[in-house]
Amino acid sequence: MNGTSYRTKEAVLKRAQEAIGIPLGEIDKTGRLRTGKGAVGTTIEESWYGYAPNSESEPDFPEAGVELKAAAYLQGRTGVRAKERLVCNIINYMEEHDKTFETSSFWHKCHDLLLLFYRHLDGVPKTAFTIEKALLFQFPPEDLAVIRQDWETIIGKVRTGQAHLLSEGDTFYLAACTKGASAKTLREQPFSPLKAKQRAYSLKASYMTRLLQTYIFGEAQSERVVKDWRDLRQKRFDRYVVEKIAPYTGMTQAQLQEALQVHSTAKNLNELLLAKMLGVRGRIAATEEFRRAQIFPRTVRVRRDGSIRESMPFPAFDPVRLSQESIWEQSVLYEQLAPARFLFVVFQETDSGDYVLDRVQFWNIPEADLAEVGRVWERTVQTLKRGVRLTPTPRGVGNDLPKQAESPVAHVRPHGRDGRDTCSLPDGRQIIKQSFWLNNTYIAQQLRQTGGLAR
DNA sequence: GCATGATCATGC
DNA sequence: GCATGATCATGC
Repeated sequence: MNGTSYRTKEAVLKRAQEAIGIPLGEIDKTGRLRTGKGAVGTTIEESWYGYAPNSESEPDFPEAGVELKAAAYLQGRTGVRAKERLVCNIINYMEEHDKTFETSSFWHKCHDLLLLFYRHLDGVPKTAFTIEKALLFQFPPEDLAVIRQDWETIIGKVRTGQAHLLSEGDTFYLAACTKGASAKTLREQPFSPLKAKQRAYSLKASYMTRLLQTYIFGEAQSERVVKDWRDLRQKRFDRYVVEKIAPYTGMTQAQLQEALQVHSTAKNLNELLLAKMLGVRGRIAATEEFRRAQIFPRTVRVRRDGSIRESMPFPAFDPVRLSQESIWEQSVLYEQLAPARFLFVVFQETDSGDYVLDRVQFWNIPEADLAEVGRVWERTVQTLKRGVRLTPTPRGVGNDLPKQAESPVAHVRPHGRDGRDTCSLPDGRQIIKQSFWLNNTYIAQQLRQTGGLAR
């Protein structure tokens, strides 16, 4: 029996609203809350709505056509954000490949969501949490257009026997995230003998953050890159961006400034130029699509020989927190990298030594390379736990955190403002703030392999 | 010439 | 004041 007393969306929502403010410990009648992940949603289904939890293909309330999801959010100094991605149903590669978006298991189950938001507080038991907001949610058409394209991207990989190459960053809002007892849970796929990681449809945490900020906390929406979403019926979002930039390829930075009437000496000049090319008034990274999809614009200067001078940094990490991480898939770095997409704005050096706009290119880290970053993360955690060896050198203070030579993909390097921009190591000593970086050689290789797509 | 350590400029 | 993205400087 699946929530049969609740036959309409309104009835389902009304019951949810009655739960607002009641500690989850009081709602829980079966001790379900003590179980692991997903316990909050299951507790409410079981003890509040009075039906057996199911992981079937139907929505939780079949007659009302609503799927119930509980989701945690965090409230920090910088505002509200989703604690994690919203995980939907597992992708059955064997069955999903011959469906359309309309007949897909995702759409069948999740076209209408009842989102129950609770605030997560570190160190507070779940029994003390309360549901604070209930929202009946349907995807707005401008988002649904992108989600439909995302679904096609995911299923396209299954159809070409590449389910084992799926990764969370392949798509914009709807992603295929790993799901299983461990990340090593594998499933069959229809067009390849290789087993693929078990994955589930999910809405990226970045998407959930904007959903919260917009529909729960009433923040204004940001500027959109795509002004008329109907353009996305025929054209993928990434293609839309690439085509907007195409007329400007071959121009130097100075020529672009002239053509676009951007008179600025700002260090983020290239981002300003990119915004003008896309017809965006503010910053690219601040647009609704870029925020929802966790897209980072990055300028890359490629030298004549195809090499790239600079590696690409991530935000500085907190060594104490990092040393306490234990599961790669739950680490801060994984959350920053796995779902992310990058928009590389590639400037190519010409024979005369000028740099001209060559192309823009979306990129996300392939699954195998993400695993390699995981190994660098692992070595970093181990080194921090053991105690970093600091050695004075003629050029500053050396350390034994993972170096570029140790991995083809990533390394650890200082990332401070100056010699006084330090942080504490687990043992209390101070060190210049450090970051993970993607190797310049790795970025160059990725651009060579995937380049030309956007031309 | 590159890897490594260091630092700059801007915006929030 | 600091995070962020971008870039510099030089010993090997």
